[in-house]
Amino acid sequence: MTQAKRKTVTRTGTTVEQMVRAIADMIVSGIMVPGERLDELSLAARFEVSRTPVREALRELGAMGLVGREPNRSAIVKNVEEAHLHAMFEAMAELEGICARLSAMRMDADERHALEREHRASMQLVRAGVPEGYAAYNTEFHNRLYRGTHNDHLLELATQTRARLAPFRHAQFRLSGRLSKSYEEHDRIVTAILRADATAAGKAAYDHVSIVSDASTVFAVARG
Amino acid sequence: MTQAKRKTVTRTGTTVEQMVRAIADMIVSGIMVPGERLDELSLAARFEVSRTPVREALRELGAMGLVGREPNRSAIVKNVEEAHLHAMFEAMAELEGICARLSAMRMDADERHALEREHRASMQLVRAGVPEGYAAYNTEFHNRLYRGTHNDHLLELATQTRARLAPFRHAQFRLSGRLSKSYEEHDRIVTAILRADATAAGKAAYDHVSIVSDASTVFAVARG
DNA sequence: TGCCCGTCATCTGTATGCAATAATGAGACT
DNA sequence: AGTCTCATTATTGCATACAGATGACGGGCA
Repeated sequence: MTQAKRKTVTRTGTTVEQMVRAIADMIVSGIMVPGERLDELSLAARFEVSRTPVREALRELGAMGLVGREPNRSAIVKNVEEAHLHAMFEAMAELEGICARLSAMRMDADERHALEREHRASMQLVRAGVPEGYAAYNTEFHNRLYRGTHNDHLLELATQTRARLAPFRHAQFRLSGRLSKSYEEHDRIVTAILRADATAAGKAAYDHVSIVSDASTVFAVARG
Repeated sequence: MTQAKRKTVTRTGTTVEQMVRAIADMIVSGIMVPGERLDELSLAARFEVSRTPVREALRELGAMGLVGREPNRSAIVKNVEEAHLHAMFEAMAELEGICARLSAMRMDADERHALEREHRASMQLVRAGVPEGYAAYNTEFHNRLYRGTHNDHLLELATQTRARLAPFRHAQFRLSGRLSKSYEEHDRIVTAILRADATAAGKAAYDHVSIVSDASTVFAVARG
């Protein structure tokens, strides 16, 4: 049949990549819930493509750890249930601790300056009290820590874990007072990194995530 | 056309996975040199399959960081430097350190007994000097550490990272003396865990992986 | 009534064909 | 002689077709 109606999208050359991002977003944002089956035919219909690119996207998502795959079985959104939730936050805390520790040792002058500058600027967002804006900054802040390790694999592990926890963290900044507390916790991390105090940075980051964990699990169980 | 001669391999259900491993081995062992083009047709002919599974394998290898991919261009072998070998080993060391530390705190009596028993039994394998047998035990030993954390997500991260490093670690037990050295390093880890000395266990595990890293990178770069 | 087995429907795995893009080489023009 | 352009070719991207596997349903038998 004539797929002439292909909306120039094809010409981006990266149909599969777009699907990977789209599906990853759906998983991370909670539109697709853990355990949900990702059958190829439905996805193909949904994206108006054939099963071939869908399969490739699913394989990549599998390699990224976002979906589980077994032979002759549908891909499923990886499980993040309550039992797992605590484990994921603990792992996240460990990872953030490592990243902060390594960042304290390895960030170059530019990275340190950027970290400090952006951190100070975020004070404005706290004052403004706009959770969405701060959430965006917060993501960037943590990415900075991951990149500061100068270790691509740690960056990947941290990003992946963070992505899977995202749905559970979404609402945390709505809790009153969480914004300024978050800023203070960031401040401890930043200060330690600027001092190149690896141990303190690691501990501060670990504690920061642990606190987020507490704030988030409260929210998580409420979703039923 | 009749692909009747498919050598039952097809029936394993994991054709693509086998190809991933095979190609990864070829890259790591130097049969395929960095920068070399991996065109789908040649690979398909080589493995006696069609381009479809080849494409999926290449996509997975791309996600693993072993090959580079750009739209409408052949996949190319990344060099191990780009494949962030060092980064992966460092991350592995950190993960193993965490797992050993948590295991020291959390393993129950049964787990500790099993760990000790199997560790002692492995002495036989060292004496026998059979690398394959020890390699199998070694995998199980590390899995024990991961499970001992009682944290499914850490288990997953560690397993995943370990799987990606597997091709690089293949030859290490062939290095003379590595077997008994490995046993000694394991011994330090086990002893610390049995004493519930979290800090010592974490450090011992970190060092253990670092040593493997050195042994493996020597092997990897030797191919130049 | 309950269990077992066979048939069928659904879905994944792989092959093949067609369209589109990038690489290559020949020819013409400066 | 060098370079730019265009045509040809090699190769990727996607769609479709077919084969094999898995799970569900229903009928037969104890």
